[in-house]
Amino acid sequence: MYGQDSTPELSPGATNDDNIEGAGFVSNRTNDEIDDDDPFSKRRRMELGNADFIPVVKPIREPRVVVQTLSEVDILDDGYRWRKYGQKVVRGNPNPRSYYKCTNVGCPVRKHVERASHDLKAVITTYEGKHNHDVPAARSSSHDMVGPSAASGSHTRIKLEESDTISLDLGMGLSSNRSNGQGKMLLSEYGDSQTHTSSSNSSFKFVNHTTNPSAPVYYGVLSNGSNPYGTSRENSRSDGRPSLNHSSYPCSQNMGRILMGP
DNA sequence: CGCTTTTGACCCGCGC
DNA sequence: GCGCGGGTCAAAAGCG
Repeated sequence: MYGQDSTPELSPGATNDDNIEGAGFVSNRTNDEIDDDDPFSKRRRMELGNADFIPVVKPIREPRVVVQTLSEVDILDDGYRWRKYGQKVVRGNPNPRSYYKCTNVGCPVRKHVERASHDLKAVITTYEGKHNHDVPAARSSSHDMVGPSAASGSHTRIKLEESDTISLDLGMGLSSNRSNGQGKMLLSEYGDSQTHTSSSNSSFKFVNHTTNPSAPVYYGVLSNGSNPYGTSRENSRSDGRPSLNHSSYPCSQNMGRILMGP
C-alpha cells in the first residue's frame, strides 16, 4: 500500500528495469532467438534485438541499501531465498564479493556480499531493488527478524523526501543475530553515484545508536537521488509488469527510523 | 530430480 | 582508443 509509491518508478520508462531478470529474462531469450548456436552473441543478442525500444534516457535504478554487519558468517539470513550467480574479487579487497539474486519469480532484488578488507568480521551486504513478494514462509530460519520496534507506521515516510531514495522495505530482516547476539550492524542506504570524489562520503553519516549497550548498532544513511546504475544492458526489458506493489515489511519500520535519523 | 553453487568467459562503462 | 574493473551469464558439478 504505502510502499508502492516508494518504488523508484521515478520516471515512467524507468520502472521496467526491475524486471530485467525476472523469471522471464533468461528463459525468454532462450525461446526468443536462440536459434543461432553462437554461444557468444547469444548473451547480448536479446538486448540488441530490443535495442529498438531502449529508451534514450537511462532508467534510474533503484537505490541500494548497504548493510554492514559484524558476523562470522558471510550470509545474513534475511528471510529470503537467494541464489548465488557470481563471485568476483574486487579491487581493494582481497575477499571475493558474491552476487545473489532473490530466487523468487519475478523478484528483481539482488544483493552483493563481501567482507570488509580491513575487518574480516565485517560483512557488507548491498541490497538492490525491492522485493515484490513476501518473505517466504518456508524460510523457517527467518525467525522473527521482524524488528519488534515500535510499529509506528513510520515506514510510510521512509521514502523520504530524498525522492528516489526510496524505502527500505526490502524486507530485509537482517537477523544479525545469525551469529548470536553479536549483531552489530551498520546500515546505510544510498542512491549512489554521489559522483566519486572523496567529498561523496560526506553524505554518509553514521549514527551511533547506543540504545542497546549490549549490542551497539550503527546506522549510516546515505541519501541522494541519483541512479546508481546507468548500465543499459539491463534496461531492455519492457514487459511492463506492475511489479513492486507490496508495502513495507515490518522490519522496515526499523529502517524507517534509521532513515529518519535520530 | 530439482535446486544451488562454482567457475570461466564475456560485456559494458569509465578513466587515462 | 585502450585497458581495467565490475557485474552478469550460463554450463557443469555438487548436494539434499
